[in-house]
Amino acid sequence: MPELPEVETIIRGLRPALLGKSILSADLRWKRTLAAPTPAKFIQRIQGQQIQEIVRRAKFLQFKLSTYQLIVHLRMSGDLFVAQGLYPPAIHDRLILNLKDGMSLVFSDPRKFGRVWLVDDPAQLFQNLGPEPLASDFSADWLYAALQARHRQLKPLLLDQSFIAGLGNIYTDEALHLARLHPLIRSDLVTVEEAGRLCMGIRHVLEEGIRRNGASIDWVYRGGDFQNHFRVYGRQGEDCPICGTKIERIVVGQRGTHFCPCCQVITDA
DNA sequence: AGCGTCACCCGGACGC
DNA sequence: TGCGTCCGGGTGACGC
Repeated sequence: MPELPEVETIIRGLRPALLGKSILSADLRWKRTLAAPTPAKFIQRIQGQQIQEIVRRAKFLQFKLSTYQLIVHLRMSGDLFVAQGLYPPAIHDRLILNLKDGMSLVFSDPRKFGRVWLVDDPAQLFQNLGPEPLASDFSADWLYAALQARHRQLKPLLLDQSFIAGLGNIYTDEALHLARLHPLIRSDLVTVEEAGRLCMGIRHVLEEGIRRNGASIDWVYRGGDFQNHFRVYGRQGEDCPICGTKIERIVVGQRGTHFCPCCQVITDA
């Protein structure tokens, strides 16, 4: 499941192959993948658009074209790759953009959760996103104040994209373990010192994920190896790398949550 | 406001 | 082997 580091890694790979390339035609193979506009308008508008820049906002990929912007969210199982030469569509391909010079940009998505938009301006799509955890305005001071202003369980709050934009299930569990914070602690009970640890933990796991080219789990993204360095995610029953206590798995807000019951103690509730 | 639940999906794991 | 069932997970909608 592509989270922030995986999206960053995918963009890094796409950029050198795609910048400056023109889009000749689009093959929309699963209609619901396209969130906006209508298929007819999409096909017509994307023709002739040149890819000028590719950036990331939260977990969205943002392709800046001549006139429009192509926005892609990979959700659970989406993948985006470039194929050279004649490309035979595969079973899970949802959208294929045929480029100049015989290249194709393929959006593949077995579970059909991923979405694509072609818009004039993505501001509306991005309007509810919180700060980027790797940006300079994401500081311990900001985080402490933001946690104080809410009265929610820590983990669901961190997963809320309007609170911080880009954290997913894996990196949240990893960051909480690094910060030695229980996933169910109430956000307004987190101390200044703990908020500082959490800020560092979030940055650290994201940067480590990016450095390792993301994680390849659930067969989706290929190439990274961060999955071999998880401290708690998916390791229930195994020893905590810090204290040796068995990692536990609970369900929080419908999501598998992994933590060390010794390092991450809940003092208040 | 915050929480719980469901819907969207389907490959893979698991049980029989 | 093969079939049926359940799970997981990001996000948005909805109800309490």
